[in-house]
Amino acid sequence: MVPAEQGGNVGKLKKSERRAQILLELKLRPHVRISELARRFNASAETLRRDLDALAQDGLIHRAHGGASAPSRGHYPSLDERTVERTAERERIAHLAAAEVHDGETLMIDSGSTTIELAKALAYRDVSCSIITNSLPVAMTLGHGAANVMLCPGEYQPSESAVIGTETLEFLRNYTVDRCMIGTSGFSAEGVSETVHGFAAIKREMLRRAGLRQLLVGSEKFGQKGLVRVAGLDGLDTIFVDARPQKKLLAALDAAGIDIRVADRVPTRTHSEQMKPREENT
Amino acid sequence: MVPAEQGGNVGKLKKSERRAQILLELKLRPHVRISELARRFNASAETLRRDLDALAQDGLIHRAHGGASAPSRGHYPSLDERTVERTAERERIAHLAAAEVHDGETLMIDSGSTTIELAKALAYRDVSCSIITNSLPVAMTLGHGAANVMLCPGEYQPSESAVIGTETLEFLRNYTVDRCMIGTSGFSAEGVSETVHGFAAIKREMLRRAGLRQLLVGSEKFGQKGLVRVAGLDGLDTIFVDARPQKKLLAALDAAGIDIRVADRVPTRTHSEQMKPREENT
DNA sequence: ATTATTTTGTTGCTTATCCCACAAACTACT
DNA sequence: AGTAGTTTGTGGGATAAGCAACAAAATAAT
Repeated sequence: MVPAEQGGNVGKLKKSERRAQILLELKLRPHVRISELARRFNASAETLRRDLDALAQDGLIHRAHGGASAPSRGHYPSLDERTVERTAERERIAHLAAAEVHDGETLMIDSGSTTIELAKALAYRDVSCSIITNSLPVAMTLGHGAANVMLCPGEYQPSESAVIGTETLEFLRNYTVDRCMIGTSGFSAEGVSETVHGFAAIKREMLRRAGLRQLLVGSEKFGQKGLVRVAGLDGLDTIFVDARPQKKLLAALDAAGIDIRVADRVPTRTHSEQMKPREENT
Repeated sequence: MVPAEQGGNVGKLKKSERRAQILLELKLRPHVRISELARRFNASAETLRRDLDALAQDGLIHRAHGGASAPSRGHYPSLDERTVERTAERERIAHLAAAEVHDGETLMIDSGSTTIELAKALAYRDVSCSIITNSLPVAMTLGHGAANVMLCPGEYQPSESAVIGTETLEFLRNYTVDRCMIGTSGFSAEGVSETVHGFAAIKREMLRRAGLRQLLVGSEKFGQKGLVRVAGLDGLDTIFVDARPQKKLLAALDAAGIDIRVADRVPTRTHSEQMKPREENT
């Protein structure tokens, strides 16, 4: 390639130097864009794209369309891919559940994408309650408002940005709350289940320490069975869902006397339905 | 109108509600993209574009191509304005201190902007040690690597994204570690001091539980005296600084037999060297 | 109810980014 | 050297984002 010399700029930087500079830049600025970096380093956009992808792989930056931004706090995993798709459902569930909470209550909230949405909904309402959680995102979301947040101790689990372990369980045993609101990865007629053992134990303990035992669960989890059993249906008081369960599960829920709260999709929209040519879902 | 609209209805949000949620989202995630927001709010991309532009106008977010990111490093807004300025110094101090830590060690790290830098430096080195901290950013930064992170319980303090309180202190008393590394807001010949009472108590307890008691402090803190006394100079073993203290403070440090480690400005390239091992596998 | 104002959605078009595969250039190693 | 492996650049088609102006609702005001 022609070593094009441009006004005072570097001819060619090695890969590592480029990437170090990118990281440095992101310490000062919240966001850089690819086109800008390509010009600065006198390299092609593809090269910079590869740089950003590599850095994002290592979790050093957060990739975005057209550029990248600093991972702000240690990255919030957002375990997504599909999480983005299901956000609308989770949001509806979360809002419905958040509406139940009154000022002055004490509650426990566990970790997971659904409960993070719950935390956002509560933060938005700015409810003045006391919350015990093992989820760092939940604590951070609620901590800025009127709520009083108590974080559990424990071993940090990056996959969910939460803490787990014996310290967590032991800590929870010191408290009793009005209500607990938890999520789950599996929900069937047999009850609540989890794929990760550590999280199952937390949920179980929270259920034990709470007066009202409430579950937030998306309909995509119906029928799913995780590795570890958390609780049977008789261990629950309320479930918040985005769609009514099918008959078999529904029958089991009724038999257990569980209050089913469905977050409806369209409460006051008669016209919007017909004008949704592109985005039919949500 | 729309009084009881709160619960479970995400059908249509008003402008202000949308924008509040966007800000909330950016507390957790470094970057949001327009297409994603449009889907979530069931609104057109244009609307969201207008939202982001408006928020950016107010300086509440940082606009980017295709989305927006949180402004500055601000999500740990905390600390203060000067945090951005002093980043380079803190980074040097942090790298110097991080180089001291070996695999298998146990250490306590407290909260603050300097110790977050320390956590980043340790994360780069990927040291395999056990860490106890009350800082959420520190936990999240180190949690993804080889380190084993134990988070303290306590009341969440949004100003520093850390936990404090009696639960924290009580928890710390159960542990003994090889080394503790803490920051401070004030450092003078009389010792270490803090402006916030809760944080002072944490630091004091950590110093008590550690074999090696090490302080990371920028030269801008020299001579500063906070409200609450944390420890005298005789309570410290090592200080990591970015510049040699003046004679009066220096004399006091010598008298106390404190090891002074100065992070020189010149030996840069630390950044590129730190990243080298990481890029082998790209 | 009827305006006025604000807010949102849509259309058409331009531009930028993405992604993939392959070729060119560079580096390291025997 | 020469070769193998890496790193970078280029091209083209697909996709997403930007922009501007106007139309359609929704909201507020009279």
